[in-house]
Amino acid sequence: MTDVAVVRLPDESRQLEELRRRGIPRLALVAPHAPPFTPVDLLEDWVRLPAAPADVRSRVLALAGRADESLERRPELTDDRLLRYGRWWVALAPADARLMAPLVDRFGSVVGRGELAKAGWPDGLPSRNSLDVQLGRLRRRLKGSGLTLHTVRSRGCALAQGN
Amino acid sequence: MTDVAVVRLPDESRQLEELRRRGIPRLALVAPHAPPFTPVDLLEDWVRLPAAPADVRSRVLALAGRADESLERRPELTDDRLLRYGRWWVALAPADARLMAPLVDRFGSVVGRGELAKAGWPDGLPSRNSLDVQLGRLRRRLKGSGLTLHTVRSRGCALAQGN
DNA sequence: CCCACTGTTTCGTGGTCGTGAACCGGGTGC
DNA sequence: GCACCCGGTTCACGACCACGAAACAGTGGG
Repeated sequence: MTDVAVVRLPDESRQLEELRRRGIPRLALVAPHAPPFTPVDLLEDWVRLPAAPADVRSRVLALAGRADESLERRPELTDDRLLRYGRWWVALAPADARLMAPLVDRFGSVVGRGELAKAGWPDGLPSRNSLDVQLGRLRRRLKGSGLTLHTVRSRGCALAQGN
Repeated sequence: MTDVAVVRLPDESRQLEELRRRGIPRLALVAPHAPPFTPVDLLEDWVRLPAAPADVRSRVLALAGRADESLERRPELTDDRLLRYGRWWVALAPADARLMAPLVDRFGSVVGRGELAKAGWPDGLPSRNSLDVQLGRLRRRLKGSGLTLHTVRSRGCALAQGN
């Protein structure tokens, strides 16, 4: 089961930022006289101190459960070139859609550059680095989606969840 | 904004059941010595008593926000050419209504230009780009509705929520 | 008669995609 | 330690084309 981070506020707000950036589920323990907390997403919760250990444990478990659910989300690419991921979506350009197809198909694992080239340009790459350029453009499109296109040096690319 | 119900546990667990059944967002105020609470869905939260009013208010607001987000509204097009979306509405011109029909029908996914043309002008397009012009007028009518007519280049259009 | 509706044209703009080049970090051989 | 290269990233440019907006005109209903 996914780990949940616990931070004390307002002391550890730096760490909170970091956890948010990395998409890790987190529980804030808010000091007695600090202002109420406002979660920024569904992977965040808070309790007012002092809190019973059982209460904290309960919230941590709830967060872990939520995180596991959200991990099961998979992107989907329709033949109208709509890429959906949760409630987020974009319309992909034709080239981007062809490239994205095998990546979505094998979501979370590595797709070789050769295979990507084949998918994007069935009759040969037009130029030496057109694949890289196109991958760059694809990456830009995924901004704010919760999806990331990771590169595995000399192996290929992998589409995965994360920012 | 959506209303949030507040119940006291364990006293009012009957009411809690009812609220869950009806899908209303709810905050449980849990008595000091009652066991920790486990939310059953995302429209549920809890706080241990005694709790500061500000804390309760903060959680109620968070729940209301979540409820609004998760609210999935669909537009509706009546026979007398009224397009409704939530509490917003417009009267559409005949041509706009014919165009809008398939878009509303397949809300959130792409409708091909061919299909749109067929819907708007059953016996052939009067001119090369009259479809584009009409789509433009339609867009203008949707201003401020919370609906947007997105174009998927060389595929068609998709009606979706957003501004 | 006026005004909403709709067809038509023209022109602008913004997305798409190939291409060349600069850049950069890590690894390798000397 | 140093130069070098390899794999990858990013930029800017330009051609092409689908689409969008504005402006104008004809028409028909209230």
